[in-house]
Amino acid sequence: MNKHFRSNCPISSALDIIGDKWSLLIIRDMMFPGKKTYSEFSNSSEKIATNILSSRLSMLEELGIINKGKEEGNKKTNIYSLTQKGKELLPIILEIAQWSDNNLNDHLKDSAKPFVNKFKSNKDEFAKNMYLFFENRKR
Amino acid sequence: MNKHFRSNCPISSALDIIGDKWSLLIIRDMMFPGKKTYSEFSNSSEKIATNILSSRLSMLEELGIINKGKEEGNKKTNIYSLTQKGKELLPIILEIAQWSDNNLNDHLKDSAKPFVNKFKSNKDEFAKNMYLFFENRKR
DNA sequence: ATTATTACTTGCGTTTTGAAAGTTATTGCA
DNA sequence: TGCAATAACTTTCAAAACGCAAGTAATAAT
Repeated sequence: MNKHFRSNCPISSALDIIGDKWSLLIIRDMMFPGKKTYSEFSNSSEKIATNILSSRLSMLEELGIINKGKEEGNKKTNIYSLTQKGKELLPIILEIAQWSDNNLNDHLKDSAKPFVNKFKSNKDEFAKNMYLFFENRKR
Repeated sequence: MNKHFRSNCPISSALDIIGDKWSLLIIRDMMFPGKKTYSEFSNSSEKIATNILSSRLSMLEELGIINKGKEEGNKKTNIYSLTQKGKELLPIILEIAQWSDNNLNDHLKDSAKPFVNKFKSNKDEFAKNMYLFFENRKR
């Protein structure tokens, strides 16, 4: 149990990594709108500060949740992508979305509803399809 | 969309509430070992500072995730309990535990493994049984 | 009556966050 | 070829949150 982790509890240890207000939002943006560059993350509707974005991206990379690379022919733009470890955060994010849909209903946008309802109706299949979608998304 | 929330995204809004290193740990302690008093929370293996604990408990109460009450015959000890909204955080916590079990395996304690495996084998039934357990836990 | 317990609150130094501006290296365009 | 725009940061600095230690008030136990 190294210095990152408060205890050897699975829940506590996960929260040591993703237990903040920004990490899962970056991952959400990678999963659903398929964002992959610094400036795309920077333009999220939650307006993350650039220094925080920068530190979160390095942290997530260091922890093996995302990869950082380039596309050939472009030396400027960094391409961030989810590792397997990162992709497996999907069920957590989906359960969070469902909880919000059930419990914070008053102020949420409606456009997420069909999405959440589909997830509710068959969670396993929905997740499986999302994983396929991740694989087939054009780069 | 009031001042608490950065956007009207379900995931972002949930993280505005539970997106920190402590809230879900308090809720974990209420769910699994069935903790219900200030001093019990204070003794968790992650050693939360008393001022943080105090502020999280009021925040969670204000947000309708926990209730604060007394038991008859004891004017000293406050009893905290999960509301329905709070209990429904269970699936999120279970998915977090599963993710850790799959991805942080190296440093976790083994005692959680049978628990996580049981969840993996049939998530819906496992969650349903946990909800029943919450109801029947002696006070 | 005294001590212990419970649930805090306060003070204060440290760390993290957040807004804004600045920097460096490409890249697109005239 | 030169210049503006873009991408990805880094720096600065004030404000907020955190975390440790100590203190307090009410109740309960001895």
